[in-house]
Amino acid sequence: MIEKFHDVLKANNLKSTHQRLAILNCIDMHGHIDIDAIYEHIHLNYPSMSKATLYRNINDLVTFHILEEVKLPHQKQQYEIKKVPHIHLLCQECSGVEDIFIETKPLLEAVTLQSGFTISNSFIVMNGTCRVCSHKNFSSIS
Amino acid sequence: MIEKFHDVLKANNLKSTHQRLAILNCIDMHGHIDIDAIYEHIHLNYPSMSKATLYRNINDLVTFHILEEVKLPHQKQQYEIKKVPHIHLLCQECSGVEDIFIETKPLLEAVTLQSGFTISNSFIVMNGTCRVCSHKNFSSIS
DNA sequence: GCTTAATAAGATATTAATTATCCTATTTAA
DNA sequence: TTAAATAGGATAATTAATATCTTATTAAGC
Repeated sequence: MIEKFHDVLKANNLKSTHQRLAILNCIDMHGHIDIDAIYEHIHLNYPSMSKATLYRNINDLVTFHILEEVKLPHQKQQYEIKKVPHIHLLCQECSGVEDIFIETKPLLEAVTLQSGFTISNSFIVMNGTCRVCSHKNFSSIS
Repeated sequence: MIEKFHDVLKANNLKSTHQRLAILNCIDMHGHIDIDAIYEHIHLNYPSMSKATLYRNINDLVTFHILEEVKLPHQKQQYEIKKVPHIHLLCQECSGVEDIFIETKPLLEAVTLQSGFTISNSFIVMNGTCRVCSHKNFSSIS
């Protein structure tokens, strides 16, 4: 990939600037990341990048549905590249966030049935302990 | 109910002040509500309440798990009284938020099976159109 | 490749949101 | 009723986010 996001920007009539590509690549690399971390990361290779530019672009990219807000409990808001619907798994031990792609249709249908609500999309976060941390805990006990 | 939250505060070794009771009653009355709305509402009957007190108490009450953050997409963070797990339904037409109490165990089990993640709790939001707004739309078409 | 119009970036000022500080008031247990 | 502990109110300080304005960059047409 030279510039995998160039076409995405063009498709939305947004100019493909170095700053925007840097922002998108950074978020893509990290999966989930908040504003400050994006700024720090980009700043390493791109010290002239202004925070105003970052805020402005993040908001624009969310408006154009290229980015998506990720609001996890007790954490600063993060952003991710918009992709197919998935569930966020948030590990309380290592603070890692995993994505899991799983069938949620039965739940959605049950909700529709019970409430009469027509669902267009859903946002699901589960808190707990990831596989790795579970094993760590287990070994330290036994 | 004279003071349904008095005992909750005492149980957490928090002093039962008028301000705290006002905050909790306000949130309880509204279900979901953000900081500014709480402030405005309480200000009507309690003009001397300081915003610092509000922020401080909201944070304390979250720490003690008496309140819970509600983070909905594209909205300011809200708060609710912590209660049994439920799903939030967010209507895109009228911006209303409904709670629905429904079995999520099958989904949680499937996630555990697929990911090895041990889930302690989950946070689910569904966006769409509520029953009332669906009917409104239908009548205006036909 | 140039030129130009449109858009975006950077710097900075402004505004809004949140937290910290300090002194006074209230709560609660003895 | 009193005293110690805690919380409130006012305000200052900090942090986050947005707006403004000027310069720079992008991209389309020649």
